[in-house]
Amino acid sequence: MRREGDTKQKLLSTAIELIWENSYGSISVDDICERAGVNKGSFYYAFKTKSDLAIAAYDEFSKNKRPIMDRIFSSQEPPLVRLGNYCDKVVNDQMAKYQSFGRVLGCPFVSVGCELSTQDEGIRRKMEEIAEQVIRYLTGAIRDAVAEGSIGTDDPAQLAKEAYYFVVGVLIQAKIQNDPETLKRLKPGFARILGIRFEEPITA
Amino acid sequence: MRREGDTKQKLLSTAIELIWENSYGSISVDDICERAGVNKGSFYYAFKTKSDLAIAAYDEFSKNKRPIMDRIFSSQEPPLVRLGNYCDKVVNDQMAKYQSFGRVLGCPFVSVGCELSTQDEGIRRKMEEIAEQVIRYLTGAIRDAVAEGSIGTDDPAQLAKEAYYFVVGVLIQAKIQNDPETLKRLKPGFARILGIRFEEPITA
DNA sequence: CTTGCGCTGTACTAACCAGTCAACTAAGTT
DNA sequence: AACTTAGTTGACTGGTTAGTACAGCGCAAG
Repeated sequence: MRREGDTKQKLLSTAIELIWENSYGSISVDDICERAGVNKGSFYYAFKTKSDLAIAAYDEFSKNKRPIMDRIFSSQEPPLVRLGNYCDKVVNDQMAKYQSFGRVLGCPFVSVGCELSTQDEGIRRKMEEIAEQVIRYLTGAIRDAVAEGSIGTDDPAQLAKEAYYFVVGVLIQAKIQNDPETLKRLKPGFARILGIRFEEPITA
Repeated sequence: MRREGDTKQKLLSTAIELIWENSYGSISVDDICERAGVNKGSFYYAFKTKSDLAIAAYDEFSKNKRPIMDRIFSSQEPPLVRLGNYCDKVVNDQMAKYQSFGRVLGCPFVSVGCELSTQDEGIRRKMEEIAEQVIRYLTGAIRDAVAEGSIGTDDPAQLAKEAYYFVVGVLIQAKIQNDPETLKRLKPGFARILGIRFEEPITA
């Protein structure tokens, strides 16, 4: 016993998994507890409400992604390589989930944000925050690309947002169609929006 | 009495409204019945299940939009005007809902499709079908634009999909941010993807 | 007027929901 | 060994869920 850390951790990762594969509304606290091998009492010892767990889970999930994102968007890489690697990463993550779960699941943040943004202000804010983080990465890369002359725009932040909206749209539509082929159009479309051409893929 | 038509109709429109403003999972059959002023017995006389109602509701909702879409995408309009009017229509619809409901609600089809596509195959298929319809409108307009030389692409269908993904992404992100300003970026971004410039707005 | 039927009203079920609680357990402290 | 306390357990509550059962209503045809 005496391992609150384990319990909390198990609940966080189980929650992400179940909500991603289903939806927030269709997953009960009992479902999460059962899959996590945790008792209900422990759940409510660790988290105040179901919503609190979700917010904590997405917070942790996005924090875990930071090192990977920091590496992809490292200033040591040429900006166009960063942007290309970002696309590859997004697509590869989706393909990995497709292979293990058998369905295209889309972006876990956007899906939940979309489902709950009119109903749970805490979750809405968290998803907004995560989107801003990604847009910040993209803006930096685009700004560097503009500086080296490989992208032409007078508003890198705006262009970053547009590119991000496109990524979101592709992921959602791929989920609705449950079609991994749709994901393949992410990188070319992304390139078109930025007005660039990607060389041969660097990762994968 | 003896007015099944009214009952069904009321349930269909109430379902769209409530699900759009909240989510499928957070709205109960009782909620829909209460708001529609219909008794539960009548509900289950008219529809077999909650899912059946939803599918019928979205089917009807999209059918109601056909005349408007047919007019916007009429061959009598120059293709770039059609595309511009489509953007304006999307944004205006969102703004209208924002003004009446006080929130950006995003695309009703995409939101539900995203929430339920891993759980309810019937609803997933309906949403896929509706997306295909919109993409078909866009493809036609882009094809005509290519013919007159105002858009350059060797794959109009693919370009239409990319433009559609962008629209979806903008609407979802505007919903998550609950920010009508985001909607204003729809038309310029849409234009950038197609590689065109819109003249002064034609409608609105 | 009466029989038949399309539809409605309402009470019901059985499962499930989020959240609570008091008893309990084990590890650390003295 | 006795005490403290962070963490665990699982039964419990009160309310909600989708869906059902069925009696009754009013209209239309006979």
